[in-house]
Amino acid sequence: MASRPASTQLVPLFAALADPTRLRLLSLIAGSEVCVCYLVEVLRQSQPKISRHLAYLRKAGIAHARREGKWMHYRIERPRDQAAASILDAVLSSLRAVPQMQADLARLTRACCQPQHFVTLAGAPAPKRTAK
Amino acid sequence: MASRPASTQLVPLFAALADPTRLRLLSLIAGSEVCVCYLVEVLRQSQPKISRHLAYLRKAGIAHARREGKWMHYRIERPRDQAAASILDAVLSSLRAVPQMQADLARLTRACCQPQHFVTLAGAPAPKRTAK
DNA sequence: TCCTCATATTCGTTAAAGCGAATGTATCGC
DNA sequence: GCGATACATTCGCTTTAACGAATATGAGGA
Repeated sequence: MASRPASTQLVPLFAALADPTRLRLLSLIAGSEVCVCYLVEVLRQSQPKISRHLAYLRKAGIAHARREGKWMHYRIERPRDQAAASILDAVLSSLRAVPQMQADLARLTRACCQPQHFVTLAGAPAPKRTAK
Repeated sequence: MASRPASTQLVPLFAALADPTRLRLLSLIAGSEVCVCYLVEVLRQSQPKISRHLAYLRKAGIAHARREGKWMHYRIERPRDQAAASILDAVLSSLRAVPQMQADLARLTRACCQPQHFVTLAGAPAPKRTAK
C-alpha cells in the first residue's frame, strides 16, 4: 500500500458540504434536534435520499443521531478537529444569510406549529432547540 | 429541462475545497502571487496535474491567473459572494495551522531563496507577497 | 522562421457519487 | 407472535471527477 499524505481532516468535511441537500439538512439541524420525518417533510425529498445524506453527515462527523423509540433525531455535532470546527461554525453562520435556508427554516417552523397540516407528521416528536 | 433549485453559490466552493492538492495550492497562493513552476516544484506533483487543479480553482472563482511572458502567476481571488468570501477567509486561516501546509510554505520559502537548488526553477520569477 | 520553454488542454481509463426502486431492520401496539 | 410505522441499507444505473500520458498553445530567443 502506498504511503498516505495524511494532509488534513478538512477534505472529508468539504466533501460533506459539497452537496445542496446536505447543506439544507445542516441548516435545519443547526439550531434544533430534528426528527427525520420532519426533514423529509420540509425538504420534500424522498425518505431514502434524506436518510443517505444524513448517514453521510454522520460518517463525516458533523451530525449526531439519537434514537427515541421509533424516531431518530439528528443534530449538529461539532468536529473534534479544531480547524474543522471553526470552519463549520463559519459555514453555519453563512448559511443563515441564504434565502433558501431561511425558507427551509420557516417551513420547519410551520410544520412544527401545525403538524396536522402535514399528513406524515401525525404523532411525531417535534424538533427541540439545542443548547446554544 | 427541469427547474433548478438555485440553492447556493456555496456548493461549487466546497467542491473546489474538497481535494488535498487544491487545498495545498490555495495555501501556497494565499499569501503570495506564485509562478506555476514553483507550485510544481514545491508540491512535487506533475505539471498537468497542478495545471488542472489551478484551472479548477480559477473556474470556481477563488484563484486568479496573470501572465508575465512565458510564466503564469496565480493568487487567491476573493469571491464576490459574501458568504463564500467569509468562508474562504475562515478556511485560509485554518489552513495556516495545518502542519502539511506549514511544511509546504517552508519549502516554498526555501525554493524562493535558493532557486539554484531546484533545477527547474532557473530563471523563473520568484513569488511576490500579495498586498494584505 | 524555427526551436525551446512554460503552461494548458485533450484523451482514455478508472473510481466514486448520487439517484430511484426495492428491500432490510428496529420498535411499537396488539 | 403479527402487522404497521420509521428509518436504514442495498442494488443497478448514470454521471462526474481524477489521473497519467500525450498533445496543443503561446511567448521568447536565435
